[in-house]
Amino acid sequence: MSSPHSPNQNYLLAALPPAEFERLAAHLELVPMPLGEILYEPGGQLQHAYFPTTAIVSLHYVMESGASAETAGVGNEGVVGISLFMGGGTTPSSAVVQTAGHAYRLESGLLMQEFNRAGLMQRLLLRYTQALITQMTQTAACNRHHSIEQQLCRWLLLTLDRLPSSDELIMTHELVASMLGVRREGISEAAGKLQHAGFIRYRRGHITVLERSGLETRACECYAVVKKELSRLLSDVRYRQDITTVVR
Amino acid sequence: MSSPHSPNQNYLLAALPPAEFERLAAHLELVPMPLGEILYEPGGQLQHAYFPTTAIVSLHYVMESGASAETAGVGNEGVVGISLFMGGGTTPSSAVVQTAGHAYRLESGLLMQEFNRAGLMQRLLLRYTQALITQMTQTAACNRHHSIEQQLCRWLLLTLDRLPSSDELIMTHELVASMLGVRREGISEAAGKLQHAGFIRYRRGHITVLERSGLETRACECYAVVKKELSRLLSDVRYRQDITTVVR
DNA sequence: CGCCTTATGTGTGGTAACGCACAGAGAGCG
DNA sequence: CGCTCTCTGTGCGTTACCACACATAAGGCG
Repeated sequence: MSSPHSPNQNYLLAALPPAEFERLAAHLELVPMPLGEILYEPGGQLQHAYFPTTAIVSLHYVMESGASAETAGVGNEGVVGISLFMGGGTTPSSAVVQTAGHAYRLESGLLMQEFNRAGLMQRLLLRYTQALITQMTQTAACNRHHSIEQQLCRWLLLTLDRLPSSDELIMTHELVASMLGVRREGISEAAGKLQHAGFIRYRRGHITVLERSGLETRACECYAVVKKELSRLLSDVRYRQDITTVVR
Repeated sequence: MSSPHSPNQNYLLAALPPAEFERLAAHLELVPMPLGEILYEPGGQLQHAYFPTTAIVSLHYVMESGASAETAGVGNEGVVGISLFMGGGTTPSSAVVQTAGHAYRLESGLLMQEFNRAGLMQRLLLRYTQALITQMTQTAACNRHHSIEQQLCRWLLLTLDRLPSSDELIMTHELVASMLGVRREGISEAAGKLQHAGFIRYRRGHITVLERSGLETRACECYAVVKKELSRLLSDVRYRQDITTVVR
């Protein structure tokens, strides 16, 4: 995607009716999101909400021991900072940029103002939050019962779906491991199997998906559940401009 | 507690200002919640929201394989049926009564009507939902990294906190196991250790907590995080009548 | 080009939790 | 009171994943 940046690359922003969008447009600020940037840490007060366009953000929790686990990811289908409108303004978890790219950010006060107008924006944000809850629920169950390989497939697919139109992830095994909360070696081994099967190919810091359908057969049900729920919740949404589909 | 039932036994209902409470009071219906009753199943449309008083409800997900895992519990601090106001009206997970007791139920239409007035009820429900999200997040991380014994301690404490003033849970190992998504034997073993240490005592279907502090030292951080976040989110709530404390 | 950092491959041993199988013990019920 | 169902204790072997320890290789950078 070498196309110019536009807020419409984010599905939530793209779904706002003209009047609501106009109120916000002037305040949306395009910001680069470098890999590893921390959008918020436990206890820190949020200043902005982020609507990713090409970036992907990982919501995760870091334990006292230092171990961590992703609880959900946010891409161009959503927004980072739901605690602003849900209340509390902060959470015990963190948000870190997992794939570099861009996002539009909006000052927290303006977001809350718009939310409190109880218009479509509120409705959209709540629906999206419901989808996020499904993702977290599914992650909890998945962590309990599914193998590393299954989880890796799920995670690759979810990440792939959030990339504009590429099939290559800029990502080390180490990084994937910290997302799934497992050892790096575990990822290397699982990825090795997937590569052997011809579903992916990788080299130092790059993972290319060759055969989506292969990953889908090896992924656990969790991937499908999350995707289906997101598309169900946003099925009646209309977009101001043509955006191919909300969910692939 | 042989005291008569009252909606005030539920913290959300108790926190409504008189005007809002009056609008709903006539429509609140006290219902018994027998152990094992299913409040909703994946895909089923919700007809009511439930505000537990003495009952405890488990939100959990059942996998295709039949394995299951609890993602959060709801007691008198909350409400079952957030998807009504979040949107969608249903979820991929289920809600089952984990401890028998009572709840006040409210027809879904009335709940949504009250939510849409954007008064304190909306604010309360959203804050509670944020606390629920924290619980789910924590469960996801906990499932990944903590031992059965740690999780059992966490779970016992969370359940204990939701019981009016008892220290005995009516609960088989089997049931606890299905909540945590582990084998029954795993619970028997962990419970055996806790009994040996003198922290709990149990017999066929009953678990009595003897030494809370012991459980607290063996529990993972997850218990404290969830409790702290709930109390933080509801710290500025005022109750119509004297209710000792929101969070012990 | 060569160096050095960082990513990946591999091995060894340890352990928590699993699946299965069955014995024994409570507790409700006729 | 005795029966029977269900709950709990215990003992296998198995497995997935962990922790640690290196070897090797890739790729950026001077």
